[in-house]
Amino acid sequence: MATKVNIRDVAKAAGVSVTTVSHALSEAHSSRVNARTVEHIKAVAGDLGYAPNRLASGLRNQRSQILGLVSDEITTTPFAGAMIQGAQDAASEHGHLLMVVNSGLDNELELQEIRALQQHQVDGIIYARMFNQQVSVPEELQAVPTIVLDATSDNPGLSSVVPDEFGAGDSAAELLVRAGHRTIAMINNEDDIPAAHGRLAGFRAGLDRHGLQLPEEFLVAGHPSTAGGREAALELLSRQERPTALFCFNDQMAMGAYQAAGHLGLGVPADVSIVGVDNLELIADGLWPGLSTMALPHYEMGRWAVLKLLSELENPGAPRSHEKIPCPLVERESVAPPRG
Amino acid sequence: MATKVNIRDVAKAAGVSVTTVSHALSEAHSSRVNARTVEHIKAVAGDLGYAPNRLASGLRNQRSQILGLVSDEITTTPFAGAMIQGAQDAASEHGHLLMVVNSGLDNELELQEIRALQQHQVDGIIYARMFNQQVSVPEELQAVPTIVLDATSDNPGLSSVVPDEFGAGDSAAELLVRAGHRTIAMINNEDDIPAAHGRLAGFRAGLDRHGLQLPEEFLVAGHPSTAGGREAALELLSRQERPTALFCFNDQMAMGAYQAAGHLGLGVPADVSIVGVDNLELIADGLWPGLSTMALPHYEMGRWAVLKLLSELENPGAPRSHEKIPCPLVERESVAPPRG
DNA sequence: GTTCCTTTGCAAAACGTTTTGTATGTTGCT
DNA sequence: AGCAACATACAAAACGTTTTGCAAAGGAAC
Repeated sequence: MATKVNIRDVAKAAGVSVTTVSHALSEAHSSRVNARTVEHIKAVAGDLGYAPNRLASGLRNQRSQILGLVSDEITTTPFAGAMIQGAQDAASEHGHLLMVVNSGLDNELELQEIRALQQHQVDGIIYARMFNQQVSVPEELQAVPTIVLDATSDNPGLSSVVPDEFGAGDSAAELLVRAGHRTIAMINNEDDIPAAHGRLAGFRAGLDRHGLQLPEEFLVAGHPSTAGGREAALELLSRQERPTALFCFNDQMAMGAYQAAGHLGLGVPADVSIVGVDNLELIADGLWPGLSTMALPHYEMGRWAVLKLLSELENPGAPRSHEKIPCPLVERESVAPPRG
Repeated sequence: MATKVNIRDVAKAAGVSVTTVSHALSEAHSSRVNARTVEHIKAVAGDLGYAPNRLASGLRNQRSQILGLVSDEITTTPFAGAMIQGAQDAASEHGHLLMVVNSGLDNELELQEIRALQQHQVDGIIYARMFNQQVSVPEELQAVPTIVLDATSDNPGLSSVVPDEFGAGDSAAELLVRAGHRTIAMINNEDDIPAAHGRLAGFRAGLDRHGLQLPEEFLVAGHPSTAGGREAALELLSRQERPTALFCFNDQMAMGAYQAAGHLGLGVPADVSIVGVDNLELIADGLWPGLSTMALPHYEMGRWAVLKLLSELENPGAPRSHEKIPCPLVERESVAPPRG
């Protein structure tokens, strides 16, 4: 902790006043000091290894240059990293730092964490969920500009960003129909959440565009896990009239579908084509053959949230917006034309 | 941003001086003010919704109550969440906040991020990697107390924490031998990293304890991915004299081993028992049957790092330590006695 | 009634910045 | 020469805390 050097030390070493150093170093005010002096001061500051104390400048400017990210449990989800990194990259590109706080599902704790963030004078807050859902944002956040990430708020005054679930379903349909499939089933998530509804609606729309439909009996729902997908797929693929392709709510269910196919002696994609959603590298890349899937744009959503937050900070009057980010198709080897 | 209330407002409202408010609120100095006055001040502060400005107190105290966490790419790894949450939980329990920064593999960027952290006057830094490795910590960190997380430093002056790789291998051997296996193979990671060496050594030690050995031809190495595990397992399981159990470097390779077994018409665990390392829920829980595996203690390591950092902050003279955290066995259904 | 504690409270300085207002030259114009 | 205009640099106040040192008041001991 070699005795930190402060602006006063720089001033002394450069033989000018503190004011002049501050002006020289502040992009905006450097016009108030002679160009040669600026050079000199910068040189001295560099030699001394001067780094401004952001606590002090934050105090003075009422601007901490810190953004808070509060999320529910990041432990259990593999998406967390991408979302945080997207947010952190964007923050860092704009000279901000990210304080991450997560409270599991404990509301009391969440409030505490939010208060801690506010005591540290964060300039704004990203209120994030680990899967797309409707949330009602704690009142405490009214005090600070806030963006809702991977969720929509009941309060329309808050900007938010979610994946384009509809588009994901639509693209999946497009992919399978293009490959020549006509009898396609969907294994959906049984939970009553936007992702389930959105992906289904999009899937139907995609089929419809090609004059196809999703018959009632080809829509099954289960627990959004490997086991849930496996059970649903076992049932579907054991039928007399079995589908030639499966659109699965997520990659985990798709993994279950692979297991079901294997169990029934069906080859992927020779006997059944499979499409997932999420692009969990671990699964999509690990399955054999690789799983074609719609990537959830967690990184991009994290970025978007921070950029939007910064822009609302700049310009508090800016209109709120509710963004849907597309879910690009990542093609691997799980889709092929149907047999015959 | 309803005009924040500061200590002066509280003082005015309570009819006392700012000093008295500060003392009343400061656990340590509250003895300097009448108990009844303390009550009164606390009540007033509560009513007004007073929350101290940590920027100001940090400036005054030379203690920001912020810890920095710098890591390499957290996007690509599913462990990041647990590590961050462990660290954040521990920090929050002790009144600190965590600033997370990640720089991918770009050293220049990493330095920039570290400097940003230091400008914000973080009290200490956790230097984290996403898999156990030897690192040399950037010089900039000398300025601030630092703990190395999931890595060991070439600088013994820094405390560090890693998983007990040796123990993981040992326990895996124990598990398989106990189940009755005698011809066991290991599919190791071909990379020259501590995890590969440690798990192998531990595995050998575990076998040795029971009078068994790992013959050269039963030790194969591959790329630490599903494909790598699959190839290695295909080769091993196609042999005339095939092993009855496989210890895989990680869960991804174990997933590949399942695929190989399935491809060869072998049942898990009926024909071959399989053990992994990592306890990636996504995989270990998703495989069918569930994969028994040694859990990597990311959450605990994150906690340990923060607790150790805080203790070194309290007591700068404290001896450094180099911790190994055990990797507990998580039993599922992939191990059974060998046939016959 | 003086002295000496003890209790209670306050004023002021400090942490490291940024910015406003002002002072001192210097130049250019009439 | 006189005056405006400008360039350059500085002093001081402010941001919201914490803590040291001091003062006033009350009580106890002699």
